Amino acid sequence: MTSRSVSKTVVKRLPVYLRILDNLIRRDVEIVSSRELSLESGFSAEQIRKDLAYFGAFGTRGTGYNTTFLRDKLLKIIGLDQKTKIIIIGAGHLGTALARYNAVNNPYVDIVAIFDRDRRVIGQKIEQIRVLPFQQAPEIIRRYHIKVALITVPAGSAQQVVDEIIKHGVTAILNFAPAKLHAPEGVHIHNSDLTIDLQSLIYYSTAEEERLLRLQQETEETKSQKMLKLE
Amino acid sequence: MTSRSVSKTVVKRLPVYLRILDNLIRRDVEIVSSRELSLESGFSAEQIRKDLAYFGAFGTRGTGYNTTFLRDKLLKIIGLDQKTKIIIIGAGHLGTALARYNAVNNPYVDIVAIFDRDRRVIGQKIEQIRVLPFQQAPEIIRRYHIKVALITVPAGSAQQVVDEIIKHGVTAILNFAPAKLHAPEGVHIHNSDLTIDLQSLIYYSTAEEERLLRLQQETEETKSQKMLKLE
DNA sequence: TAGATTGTTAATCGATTAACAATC
DNA sequence: TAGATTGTTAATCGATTAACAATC
Repeated sequence: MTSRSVSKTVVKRLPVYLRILDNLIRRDVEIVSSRELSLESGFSAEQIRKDLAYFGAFGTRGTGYNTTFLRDKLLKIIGLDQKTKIIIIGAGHLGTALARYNAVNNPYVDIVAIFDRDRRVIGQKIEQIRVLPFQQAPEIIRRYHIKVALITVPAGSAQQVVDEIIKHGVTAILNFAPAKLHAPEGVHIHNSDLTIDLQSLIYYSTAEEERLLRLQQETEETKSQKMLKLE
Repeated sequence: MTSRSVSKTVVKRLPVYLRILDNLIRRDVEIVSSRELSLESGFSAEQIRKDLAYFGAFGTRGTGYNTTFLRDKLLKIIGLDQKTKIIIIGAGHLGTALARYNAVNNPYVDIVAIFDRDRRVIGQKIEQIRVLPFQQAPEIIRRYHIKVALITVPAGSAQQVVDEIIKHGVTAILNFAPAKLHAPEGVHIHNSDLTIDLQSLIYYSTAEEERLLRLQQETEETKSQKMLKLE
């Protein structure tokens, strides 16, 4: 039953279940078992049942889950049963790509505006969405009760942007800037750092033996360097 | 000491340490303690020391870590001590944004080519990088010994693309397509799903009480629907 | 030497998996 | 009813934190 606060790892899996259900419904599948959801998602059937159990009992023993029923429940759980108004800050390549992608493919969000400081992009429209000067962000946030923002500005200005938008009511931020951002209690910042993803991927592209070899290489010379630096 | 295989959670933190060290070195800071790294990264000092200990003993007791020494070690550990050749598959908005961003800001990778199936983009150049027809991918992968690929194609064609590039030697994939991809043992697929990130963020923008209210709402009507569907 | 901070082992915490009773 | 699958508790596993000896 309902639970005290559910862990982040659980919350990150919910949208995965949602997507699978959307696909099943599109294919007119009406019932799905946790085992089938497991095959589609890669998460274990036990884990899926446990995740769902945090929010209620949505299945039928012996049968499985009704796809549309569970989908609707997940929409309510995640908060997608009504369109979420969001803003994007930073109209560079990534901000523009995110705006275009979500405007076209994401029926659950409504991008109210994109903000930038560069005069050359202000006034443009990206898929019908206005590019506005960043000074107008406070006003728009308040007028539309914006709670969610995507940040695609350079690392250097990200903290400043975050401070400003939080002041006016934003409580959830998806940060694409390669920087650790600080925010008061109750504001959620999720970092999506493509550079870090890419670098940790590169780790796996290097074979273990090669890594060890490299690490042992040069140890002597860098060690003497280190000594120099320390004193 | 060196360890058997290090967990994913550890590997994901290494690039964070690297970035902090890069910043410190730029500011001419020569020594850093695990406590200072903790403040910059948000990870605990104990965790940082433990993470590094998987690969060796890089610090000096009583003093801390030499920034350039540790940075160089991390470069070797991650595999960034020589430029990694990568390819991007999909020259849409996201693929283009990623290409531009990394070409300009990421000194550790070398984007050899971008592939697409759309004739209108083939032949173009994005920041000096060629956009080539996807059929040429196998040849390029083999010629340049490409191990790492970024995939920004639509969900429907992602699996097909993955199967093809794996055949020719790619072992690490950063997948931006909203789909679960299957790959044989030894091939690493990391999913960066912006829709899922955004949806789990939206979860946190909704207050707990509101969520419970929504979940209880309509329970009766949808319950009868469910019954109908089941029989 | 005294103070500081690493490297590492032991204790705790949380998340996943196994198991099974409930029940359709 | 028999077979199937959920919901949930108990057992296991892994990751984080605490503690401290080693040592600069």
